[in-house]
Amino acid sequence: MANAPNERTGRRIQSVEIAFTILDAVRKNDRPSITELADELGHSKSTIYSHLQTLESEEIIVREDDGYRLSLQVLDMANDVRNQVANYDVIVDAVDELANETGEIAQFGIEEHGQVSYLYKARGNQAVETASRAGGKQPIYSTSLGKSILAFLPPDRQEEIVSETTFERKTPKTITDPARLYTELEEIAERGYAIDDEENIEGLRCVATPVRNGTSVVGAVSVTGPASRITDDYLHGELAESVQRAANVIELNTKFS
Amino acid sequence: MANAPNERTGRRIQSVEIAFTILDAVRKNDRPSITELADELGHSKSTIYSHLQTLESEEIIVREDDGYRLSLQVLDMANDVRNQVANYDVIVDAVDELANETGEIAQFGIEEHGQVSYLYKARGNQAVETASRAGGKQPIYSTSLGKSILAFLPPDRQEEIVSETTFERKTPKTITDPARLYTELEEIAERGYAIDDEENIEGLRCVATPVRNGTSVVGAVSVTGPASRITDDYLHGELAESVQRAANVIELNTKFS
DNA sequence: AAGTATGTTCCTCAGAGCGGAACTCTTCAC
DNA sequence: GTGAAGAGTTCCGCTCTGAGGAACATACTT
Repeated sequence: MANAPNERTGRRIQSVEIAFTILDAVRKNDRPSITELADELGHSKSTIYSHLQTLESEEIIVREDDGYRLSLQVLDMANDVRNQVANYDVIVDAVDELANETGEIAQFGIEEHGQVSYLYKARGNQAVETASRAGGKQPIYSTSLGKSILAFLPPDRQEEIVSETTFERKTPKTITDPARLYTELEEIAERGYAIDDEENIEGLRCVATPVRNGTSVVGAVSVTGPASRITDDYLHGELAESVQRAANVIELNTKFS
Repeated sequence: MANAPNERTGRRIQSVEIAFTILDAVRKNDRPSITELADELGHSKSTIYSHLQTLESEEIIVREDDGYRLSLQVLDMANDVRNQVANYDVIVDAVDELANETGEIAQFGIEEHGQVSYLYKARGNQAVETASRAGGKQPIYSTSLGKSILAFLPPDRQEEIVSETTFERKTPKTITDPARLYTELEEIAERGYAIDDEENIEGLRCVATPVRNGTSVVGAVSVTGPASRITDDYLHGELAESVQRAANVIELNTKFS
């Protein structure tokens, strides 16, 4: 809708693309019917029909009286994902602990397709409400998680991501200039942690540190709180330390393959 | 592997089936490579290649240095599923409460493709360990959840499911005879709750009641515990009541569309 | 420097998959 | 109770997609 991602090389398989378009529509519309989907997606009823049949026989969707919906197999897949990405239990423990310790929101995220995806989110007892949730995505350049990951990625990958990114201003403070981003990434690499000073959401500041496996970055941990509580001193002092400690705990407790 | 499900009517779309076969392999193998997948699935490298390209551009899988894995978008889908199926928050609250109250495992499940799928599981403070988890599936005839749902399904749907089911003996007490199942379903319909007396896993007994929306069944709640603690009196008395209370809470707090 | 593994591209032909239209079956209006 | 409207399902034919083989590129091994 907003971005035209990688056109890349290699052939796309049309029917598979159609299938996922349908899946997406089933996700977003509430129990759509065949005709509904055919209209919305601009395909013939017969096309949609065979696709739905296929998806149902794959047990990825379920047909009910009032329309199609996703099946719980997706939850099963979600379990697998959590453990493929990282040692999920270790991350949950560390992030929970960080949230309790600070009272704020603590999160773990990784880079995917040039964006940050959240793997886990925990809320401390005075945490503000935010829309982010596990599985959600945010720009890499406007979040502390994103920048901290980016800063420690190999240069070629770093450039690849930046070059494929279209910068959108999310707040007055959002970085929208690649050059500006690169200089900040250098700072981050030196300092060891990244901050987000109301660059993604107004009123919110974050600190994040990368979680590494040897030299490569696997993800990052962050704390998010209201600008009113997160003063400069606190952010660069105690909070940065807490976040780094959490990242260390994850690194140590994770047995990377 | 064990069962040949519905051959049904309607055309299947081959390339979509291949795509999901690949997805499945990506789930189960640890970061497989293209060649690995080509060998395992018996397709040419070029076929696998274009499929992986497609799946990656759909952002459903991610390519990393050491192979492909599922993307966190799956977690996002999981969020959608939870709320499509039912009012997830209401269920979580009620099931947690039930687990605390009894100290055992409490679960909520629904029927999908003739089986029981778990939507949510909570563990009380003396709960035994079981392999079941959200997204997992179990036979409908050997679980209290399954039987309680089945008992309240419309007769035609009930028969459809039973006729498509192949009964496998899971313990000495498992029901493997349709006739036997039907008579038990009648009992359940009268009594209002179903039990599983070590029919699915030896040493475990369960009680379950359906959760209904008007006349139609949306799912069921259950409690599972070791046979040693779950005596006949307790099971048919206090425990059955607790489970029914939980089901009621869910029914009342859920605003069905 | 040759050898082995991978990922990538090219090409071709069979047949898969899309759309259109016909056919059921149910639901509603009156 | 009858007709119309809408849903889902089936059928069919033509086009062009997608599967596979093989050649090419690239990265590691030894």
